[in-house]
Amino acid sequence: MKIATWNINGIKARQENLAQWLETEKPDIVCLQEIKSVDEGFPSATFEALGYHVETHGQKGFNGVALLSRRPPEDVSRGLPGDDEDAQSRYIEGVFSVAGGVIRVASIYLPNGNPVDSDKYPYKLGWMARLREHARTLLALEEPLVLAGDYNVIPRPQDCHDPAVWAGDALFLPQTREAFSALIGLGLTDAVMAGSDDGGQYTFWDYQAGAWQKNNGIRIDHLLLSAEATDRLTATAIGKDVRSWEKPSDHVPVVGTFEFDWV
DNA sequence: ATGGCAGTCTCGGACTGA
Repeated sequence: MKIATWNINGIKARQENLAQWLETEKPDIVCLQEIKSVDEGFPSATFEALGYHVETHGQKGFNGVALLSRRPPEDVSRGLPGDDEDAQSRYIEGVFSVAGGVIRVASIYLPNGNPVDSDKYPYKLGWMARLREHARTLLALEEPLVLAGDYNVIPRPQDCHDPAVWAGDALFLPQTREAFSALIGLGLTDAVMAGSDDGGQYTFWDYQAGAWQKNNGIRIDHLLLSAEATDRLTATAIGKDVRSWEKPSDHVPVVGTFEFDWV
């Protein structure tokens, strides 16, 4: 079973792109971020025609997350717990029946946090604290768990082309990286790191300044796994080739392959 | 050396992102 995450940067602008990728990659569950659409505006029919069930948690204009899956989830929850005042659509979680039990998968669009001297950075750190609390609750279930998404966190210096450029950025500040470490420290495994801890395994290249051509990228899209999921992980891949397609997203997919089967 | 993008909502340009 393949479980993927992809910040699609606008589902309406990326419909053809995503459909083509689904047909070639054939993932079983896809976590999308930045759909930039309300639920009613999501072009579900396109993906249903390809055999996917669609669950969305949208918002007008920006943010928004979704789950595409070969089989419908048994249960879906929308929004990250811990703050009823938070109106931004950045979290959707589904529980899927698989042979021998269930697998729980969340699509996460963690706040960017820039500029650092605005209220956006405290919002990011608060959101990360809430995510850690929720992850703690989910890990206590002792289930296969995949927390997949655009974390807007560069975990290590070797996860960007030029650390000096990112030194003061919300994606790389010590507090940001410490919060990410604390999340991992609950007992999660970074799927890409489980395969190889090499630097330069980028998942995002800016549209500006020829970043793709210069390989000026960053690794910010992550699959974080519970032990029960890590035990079944057989491979992790970054779908770098889609960045060179026509009208690409600035992010590329990260795909984990697991020894799970649909019921 | 410098500046360089793109999507949404909506039809001009503000807002957002990383």
